[in-house]
Amino acid sequence: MKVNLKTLSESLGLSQTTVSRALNGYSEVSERTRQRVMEAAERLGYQPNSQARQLATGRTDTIGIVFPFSVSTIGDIRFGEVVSGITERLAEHNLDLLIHSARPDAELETYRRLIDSRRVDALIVTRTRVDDPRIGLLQERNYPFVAYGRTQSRIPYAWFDFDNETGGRLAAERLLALGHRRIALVHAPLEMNFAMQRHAGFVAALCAAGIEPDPELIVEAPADRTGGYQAVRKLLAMQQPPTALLVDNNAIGALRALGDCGWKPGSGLSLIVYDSIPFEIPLTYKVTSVMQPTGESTGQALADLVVDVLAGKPLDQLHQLKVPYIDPGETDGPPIVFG
Amino acid sequence: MKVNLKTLSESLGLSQTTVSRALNGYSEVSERTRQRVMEAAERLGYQPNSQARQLATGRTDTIGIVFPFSVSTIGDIRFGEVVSGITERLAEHNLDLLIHSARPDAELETYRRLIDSRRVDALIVTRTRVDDPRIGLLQERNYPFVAYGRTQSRIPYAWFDFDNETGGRLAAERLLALGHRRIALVHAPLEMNFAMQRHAGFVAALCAAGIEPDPELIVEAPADRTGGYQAVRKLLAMQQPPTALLVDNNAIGALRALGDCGWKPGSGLSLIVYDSIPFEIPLTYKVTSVMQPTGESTGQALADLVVDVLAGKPLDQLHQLKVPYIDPGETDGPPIVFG
DNA sequence: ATTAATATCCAAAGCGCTTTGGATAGCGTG
DNA sequence: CACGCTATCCAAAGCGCTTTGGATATTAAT
Repeated sequence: MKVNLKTLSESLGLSQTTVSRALNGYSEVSERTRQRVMEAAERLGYQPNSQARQLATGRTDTIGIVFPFSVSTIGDIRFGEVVSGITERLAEHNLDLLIHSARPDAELETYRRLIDSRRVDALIVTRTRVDDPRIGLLQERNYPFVAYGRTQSRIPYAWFDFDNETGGRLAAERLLALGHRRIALVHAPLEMNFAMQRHAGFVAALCAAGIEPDPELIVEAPADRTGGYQAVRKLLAMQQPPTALLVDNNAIGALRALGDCGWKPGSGLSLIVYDSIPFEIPLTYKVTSVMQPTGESTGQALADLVVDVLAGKPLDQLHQLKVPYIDPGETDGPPIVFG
Repeated sequence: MKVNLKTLSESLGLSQTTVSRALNGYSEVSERTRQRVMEAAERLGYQPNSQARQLATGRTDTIGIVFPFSVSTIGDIRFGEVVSGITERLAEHNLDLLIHSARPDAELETYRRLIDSRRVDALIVTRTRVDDPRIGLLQERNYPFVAYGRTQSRIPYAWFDFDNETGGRLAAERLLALGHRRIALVHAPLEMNFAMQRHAGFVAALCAAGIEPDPELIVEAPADRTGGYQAVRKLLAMQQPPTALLVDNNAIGALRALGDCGWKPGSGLSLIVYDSIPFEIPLTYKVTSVMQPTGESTGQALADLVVDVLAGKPLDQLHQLKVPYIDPGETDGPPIVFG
């Protein structure tokens, strides 16, 4: 019942070589024969066995991505969009996406296995850390990959990233220009690349303005659901709370905390958040935010980079740095001076 | 440099057969030899080529899921969680998830290709429709699959679904018990299974109460971002608006529309929505909703079903029907009588 | 007409694994 | 000592495709 290359070629009275070539568009086959072959393949519903082809060619036409257990979606309401963007763009190149799940404590070993088993042609590395051993592993094995976020590495590699340092700086400069001096920062753990970069930009802007960053006002929020919420509650409970606040992550938890404390735009505390507020979240006011294109376009960019890497383009040219900008809203203004 | 079964067995002075058996835990190899083999494999970093193994065994250890282009995330803020749940649970069985993207207009052809190319061992079919040709195709080809949502089919198959009919009925009954007579329903297109079922339950409850469902009050909202919003606006703009409203989908758009019209809980219109409001959405009141376990637990249930299907369990026993219940909030109450 | 080039096709050798169908050796039984 | 059993191992045959290295027929060049 099932038709493979052998039965197909026999039914045509041709060799497997010729049929294979005809179907794969080689030139060493006459046009007439090719038509016959194509027609027969269509009629019999022939579909090459991909395992056999993969074994013969060494390609899998599959790109891999590793999701760590359980942390995959947290704090990342839009990660689904990124995946969606990746798959769509990959599909244009007849590539699939393989999702591999890893226990967070065995992440590196998982990468090693995935590489050695040859299940995928390339990998997309997400959630890069400042010093990321996965990058080193992949480079050492000479394995094609694209990083979603830069890390420290002398050897060039393909990456997509946001200019988080500029983002942190822009937000701080805006608040400084409004007259704020006590500016707080709620940031994700600094082992995360983006958090470190935003933090650096924020601190740099303060220093450039001659302000010594107050450690009390720079708080780390765990990358879980309540992290942002609790960090903001803590800041608001201070004896001398900040007059302005930059939230580099988990804006939703922060907004909720502010709301629970009766905060409203213009009521004293200026707020800038990183990333746009997802459409799904109804707010009666517009939040001033550090904007960067995220979601599906990010996924598409990643997919494009993967395709370029596989095409053998020079790695030191495969960089995409998206520069954020401030999208003004109603949540920031000059500090309110009491007395 | 790269070590395969041949080099490994040669370095051990054993046949490929024996090495293969030792590694795969067969009994026909002495314990001493097995130890030697395992040790050498570990030391040399041997990792079987998965393509070769797949070709030889006919298994791929991969489960497939098809994402239609662009519609994938719309109206489904939680779909990422489902995928996350699937991959995690599959990983426990050493299975991966392959995401394949399809143009919506060529969905069936995409399934056919995916089946015939043998890329995956089984498929998870999502967004089932009332009469879904994909189910028929898979059954015809005798291909293992699990449906996320039931459809019409005489032949048994594995599925996971919510009891949407009960959900629609429960919501309507609650509103009826509160004294409402003009109850509106905003529903997704009825070709979607869940929409049809919720609709049926809703209508049945009304009829049972002796109320003729008013076609004016039953409006279809397209499954896009603004569908729910516009449907609710339309209802609120009626000369004689409903006193109660059930939203079967896209609660967020509906809430936004209500908010834009100055609606507040207790202000005259009762509201029940389907599904819980995502944690990320800050609301100052609790919405009465038809609850059902969604997100990661759904993904895990789907993965479990896949594993059972592959294990050959009888399909007519592989059903999971989750019954929803009403989670009371502050958004419904008796109708307000004027005059 | 002869030779060289070209077009067209094919047999067979992999790709790296699993698995079938023996082969060999050790061992207790009668 | 012959026999049957079990334990242990191996050679070789696939799995279904691509690709190498010819072979043969056809056409162009001399």
